[in-house]
Amino acid sequence: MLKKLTEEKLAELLETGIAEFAENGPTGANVNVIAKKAGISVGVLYKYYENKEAFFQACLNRSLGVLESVLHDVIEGEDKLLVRAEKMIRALQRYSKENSNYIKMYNVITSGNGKKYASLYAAEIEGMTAKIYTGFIERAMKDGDIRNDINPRFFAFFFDNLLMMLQFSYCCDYYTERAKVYCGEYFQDDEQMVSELLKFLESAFTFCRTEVVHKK
Amino acid sequence: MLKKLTEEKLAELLETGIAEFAENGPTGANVNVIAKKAGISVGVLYKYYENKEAFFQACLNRSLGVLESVLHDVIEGEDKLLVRAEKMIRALQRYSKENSNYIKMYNVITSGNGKKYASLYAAEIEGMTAKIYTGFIERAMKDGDIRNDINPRFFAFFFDNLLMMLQFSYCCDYYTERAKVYCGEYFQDDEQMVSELLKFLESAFTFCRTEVVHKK
Amino acid sequence: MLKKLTEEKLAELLETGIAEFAENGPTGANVNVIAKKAGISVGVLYKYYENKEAFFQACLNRSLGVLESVLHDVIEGEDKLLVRAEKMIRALQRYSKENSNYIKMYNVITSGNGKKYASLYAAEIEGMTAKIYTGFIERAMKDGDIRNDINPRFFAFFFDNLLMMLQFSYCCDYYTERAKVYCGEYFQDDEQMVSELLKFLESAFTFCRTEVVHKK
Amino acid sequence: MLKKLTEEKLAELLETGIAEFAENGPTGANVNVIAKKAGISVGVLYKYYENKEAFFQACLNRSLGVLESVLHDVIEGEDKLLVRAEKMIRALQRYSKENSNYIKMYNVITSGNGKKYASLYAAEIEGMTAKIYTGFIERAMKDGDIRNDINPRFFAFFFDNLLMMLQFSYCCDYYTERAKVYCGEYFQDDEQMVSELLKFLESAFTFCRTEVVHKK
DNA sequence: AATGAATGAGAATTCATTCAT
DNA sequence: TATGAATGAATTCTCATTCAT
Repeated sequence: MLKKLTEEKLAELLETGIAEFAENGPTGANVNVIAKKAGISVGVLYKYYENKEAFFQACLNRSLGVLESVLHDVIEGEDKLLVRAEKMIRALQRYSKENSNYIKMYNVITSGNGKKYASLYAAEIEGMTAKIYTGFIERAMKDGDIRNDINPRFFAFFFDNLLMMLQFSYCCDYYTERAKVYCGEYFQDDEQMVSELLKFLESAFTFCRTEVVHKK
Repeated sequence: MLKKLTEEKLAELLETGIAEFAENGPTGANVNVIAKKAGISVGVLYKYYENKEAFFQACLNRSLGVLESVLHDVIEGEDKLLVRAEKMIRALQRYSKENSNYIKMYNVITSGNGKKYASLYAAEIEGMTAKIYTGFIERAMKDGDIRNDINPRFFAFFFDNLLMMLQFSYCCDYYTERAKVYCGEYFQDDEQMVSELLKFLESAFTFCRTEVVHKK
Repeated sequence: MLKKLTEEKLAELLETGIAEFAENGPTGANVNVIAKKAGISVGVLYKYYENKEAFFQACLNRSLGVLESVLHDVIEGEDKLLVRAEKMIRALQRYSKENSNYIKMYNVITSGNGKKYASLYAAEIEGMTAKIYTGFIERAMKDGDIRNDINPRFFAFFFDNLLMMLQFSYCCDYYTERAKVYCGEYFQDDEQMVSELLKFLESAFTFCRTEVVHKK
Repeated sequence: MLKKLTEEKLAELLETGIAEFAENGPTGANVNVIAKKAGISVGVLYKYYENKEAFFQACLNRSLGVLESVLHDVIEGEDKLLVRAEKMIRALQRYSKENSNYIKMYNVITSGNGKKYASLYAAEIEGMTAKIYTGFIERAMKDGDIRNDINPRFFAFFFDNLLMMLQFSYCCDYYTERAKVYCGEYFQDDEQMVSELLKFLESAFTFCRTEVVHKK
């Protein structure tokens, strides 16, 4: 047909790529299949991207870009830690339903295939959130909102670990199955997830020894 | 005599397979390379395993078997929740150093590649721990050791999420990089990790509203 | 106006084609690259030439045309054989420095790629020179200028062989290396080449048995 | 069929490769076609040779190896220059009929495709003959067998040029056509070629100025 | 008429699987 | 029974050619 590739076509190619890479991994996905599914020829794909690897990274970047922009919307503002946490959980729930492929792509780089993506992406992707979360916690500590006997970096790490696992649980097949094993049908209940996770987090950040509670 | 050789050789084959699959993923790993590294012929590999997929699953099963046996050692006994948690964290730290490939294999199935392993393994692998953890928590709730306003299944889920992320952080390239981004050099400090994570968990499981603490 | 541009552009296109074909051969050269280097679109190339093959032949024809015109300048006139030979050698030395691509193109058709060009070009290209050289020699024989016990066609053949090899030695990578292996640094010395080759030719065409010389 | 590749099969593969490369050049030849024609799978070809380039060089080396061994047979011995020349011409005539592909391969590297083979092979291939021929001529000069006012390296160069062109004329399509243009039907007459070329060479190597002859 | 992005057949290369020895 | 060379389908990537703009 020889129609010029529109911006949308190019976006569609990336989305198709993301879907295929998310499903089959960087090695398992097939460039010809992606092109065909996207309704273009392999040739154009190779006109825009030097090789499979470069195309994979383009898909990755798109995914991470979207992820980041979503994160930004939530992360901004001056809410208290738990308010923010709640907002993040809800955003993530809303977001995961449709855009699970982006999160799957993120999951792809966290797994197996060599240190390649570890060194390339970890600092870039995690750096910002790590700083922001740590900052939150430090401030909250100063403000007396949360306990002050902790290392904010570690707590930021645990906090993000929980959110990351939640994301994957909503999006990635294995994690979803696993979540169902743990939570059963309740896993579908978004409200319950919010409330339970918030309870967990609130407590975790609160200073109180067990005795105190019992004394009560 | 041949039997004997084969038994050892078979173990070596599986270990080599695990190493290669852990490094390159199910699609990226090369059967011929694995056989050569293991010092056997491809032919014999195909005598024992119908195809690459079957061999991969054998490697997976071996990995998960080892993981499970380690878990068992720690999970048994009648300790209180946090004591048990501490034991688990320490076991996992010890264990991760040498046997990272088993955990990488676990990580492999949690990522991308189709629903295949999700449906095959999730229930099997996670079922036991889910039940045990949930049981722990329910008992602790009854005993008054921890707060009683929570859903034990969700809390077991969060608890395992944190342990799972810790495992991956110790073993898988991307997660390691990420952990360093969050915790910096302190990530290497096993004692600090134990203490901070225990603080996090202890609090999380403890009932106390922020106000209470402040009133104090 | 467009016509004018096209005429220049066309020449540039052919020259670019010649350079690329000379460097990479008919199969190795890339039509898209040629068009880009020539500053035109592939489309226009295909407007003028049915396909790569036709374009290659156009480049070839241009090359051979230039070669022929150079030859004409030298071949004309009524000089004696060796005077003519000297003029030819010098012309060829002068000419080879800048226009090596034309000679490389000539070399391209003499090599490997099928009988295609053999049948197409040999008679056309070589016919004229063969006739002229043979005529020279026949006349010189009649005039008593050179020995008369030879077959003029064979001697014309040997004569042209030597000139052809000299051309290639000045222009084509392999032949140049080879000439250096034989002549060392002296290969660069144009005067020595002229004088030695003329000695060789003069003798070759001269009737004298070895004995005569020795008697002397 | 999965039959082990015999030595002969491997030789056949190389011969097929030589035929295809000789016909289509390094870029034009098709590895899959070569394998099929040789009656093996592409797989084995790539087991034995890293890539097309390596396989091409193997074909080249085989060709040059054969060429060299033929040369050796003739070059040895203590004959006088022209006796040796005659032997060489005859060997070359005999040899060219069947083994034209080896010479075509030689021709392939002398043409077009970049300096790659020029730098790789020229010194190696031409070095030996250059030294031997030059040595011959120097000795003949000392012995008073040939004129002593020449540069032996240049004369060795011209001598080899003539032999090389003869080879190509017997084997390579274009050169054959060209030879026919020059010599007509007589080109087929091996005896005449020997006698005319020897006359040419004998004279060329003999000292006698034109005047001498005329004085007569 | 000119452009150059798009096309897709075709070529190089890999690797899961087979089977003669 | 074990071997590992051989197989060839499948995959990545190229580039001559087309045709919408």
